[in-house]
Amino acid sequence: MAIQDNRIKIAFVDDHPLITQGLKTLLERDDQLDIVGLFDNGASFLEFIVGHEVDVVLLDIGLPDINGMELCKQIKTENPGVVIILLSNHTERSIILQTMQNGANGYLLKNASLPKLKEAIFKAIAGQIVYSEEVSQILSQPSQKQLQGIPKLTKREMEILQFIAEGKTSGQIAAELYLSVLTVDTHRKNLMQKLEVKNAAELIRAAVQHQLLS
Amino acid sequence: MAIQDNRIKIAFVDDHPLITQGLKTLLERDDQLDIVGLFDNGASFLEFIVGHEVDVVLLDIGLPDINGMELCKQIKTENPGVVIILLSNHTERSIILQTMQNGANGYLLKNASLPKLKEAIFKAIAGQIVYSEEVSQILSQPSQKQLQGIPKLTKREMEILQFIAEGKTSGQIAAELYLSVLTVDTHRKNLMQKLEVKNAAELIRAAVQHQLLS
DNA sequence: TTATTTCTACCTAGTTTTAGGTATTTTGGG
DNA sequence: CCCAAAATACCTAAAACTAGGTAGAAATAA
Repeated sequence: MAIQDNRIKIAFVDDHPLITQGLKTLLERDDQLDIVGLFDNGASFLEFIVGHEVDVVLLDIGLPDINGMELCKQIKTENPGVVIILLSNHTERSIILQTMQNGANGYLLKNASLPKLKEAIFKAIAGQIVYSEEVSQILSQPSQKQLQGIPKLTKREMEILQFIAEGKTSGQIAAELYLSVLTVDTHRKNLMQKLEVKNAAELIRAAVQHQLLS
Repeated sequence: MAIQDNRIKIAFVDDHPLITQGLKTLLERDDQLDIVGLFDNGASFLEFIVGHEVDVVLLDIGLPDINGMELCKQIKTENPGVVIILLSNHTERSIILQTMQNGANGYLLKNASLPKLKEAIFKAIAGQIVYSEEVSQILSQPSQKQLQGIPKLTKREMEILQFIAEGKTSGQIAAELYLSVLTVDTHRKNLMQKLEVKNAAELIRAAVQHQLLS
């Protein structure tokens, strides 16, 4: 143990002890892997990582103190070189996408086999983003929800939508575009009608969902 | 030509003729691949796909008539089985993520080598999501922009934020939560202060950027 | 060159939000 | 038990938004 080794240093963060213990035992058999820590909450891991070197974090989403996706983001911010693989049971597309948004290097479902997990670890270290088959499948199918009823906005409406999203009032928008406030209000009304919403707040939410905002 | 074959049927949609022509020539040399069409705009491809079988679409983002991401979504909706690989020069993280959101099976930069492209095609058909190295690199680094200044919201504030995003008025929220309207307004104010925005519309946009909304 | 859409602008009046505070009561940790 | 944070509630007045129209000019597509 006193010898310096170049095994892959792995940490688990998962509040399900059966999972972590089991995985630890299984992975430890591989002499390329070194399990450097098990954590059942995000805070203790964040403390740990300050003083210790970690190559790969296997992360669950459902942690008691902090959301796994949020934790992923934090780890990456402090420690960009660390490879983070989500190990989760969640199959919701939006959750998977959100982990990607937070810089995760991979997403596996917990039913993944041991060889698959090892393969994923090695691939991720090599720079790849890794998904298990089911996850790839889920990702490759855009959610129907956001697809239906794509309202067509005119150029002007898009422009004004942008301004609204930036928190500008009708008056400010009118001034910037050399329009009457009344005109801007008309566009506002039409936007809300097209997206079938009741006010500006809901308008922005709908616009985001339809990817109408940069 | 009259013989039925099981080569992979590939279509290009890219308005840069040099790219498509060159790639066509290169890929045609592989007798597992069958280039069934070149298109320089989205509309003509959408017509084509109605009557023809296509296994893989190589898609550019900058098309004259329709945004490539939008096209991706449409193709997938009509034709879920088709594999779509984006071939693009865009390295912005948000763009890559958006293509993923739209169900793309892969994203390669145009500087990818021919072997890499072929490999990507085969992997994607096998069900994997494929990224080129640079893309993986970009994805694994969360954008700093959205990370700074994560304001902590209280439980109640989160709750009310949700309602605001749903287009509810302070009155409606108050009624649902058995609160005074004045209280809801106070929470509103605090929310806007914490996220440093001027009104409800901007509040929702900021909340989305900080991933505070489901 | 029509026909249609888009953009522009207006009216009225009610509703809602926002800004600037203050202040009491719960709640949750330590 | 005590303290800090959170949640509740209030006041006033201005500003902004929303709903329900109508309608002429300008741009675009057929």
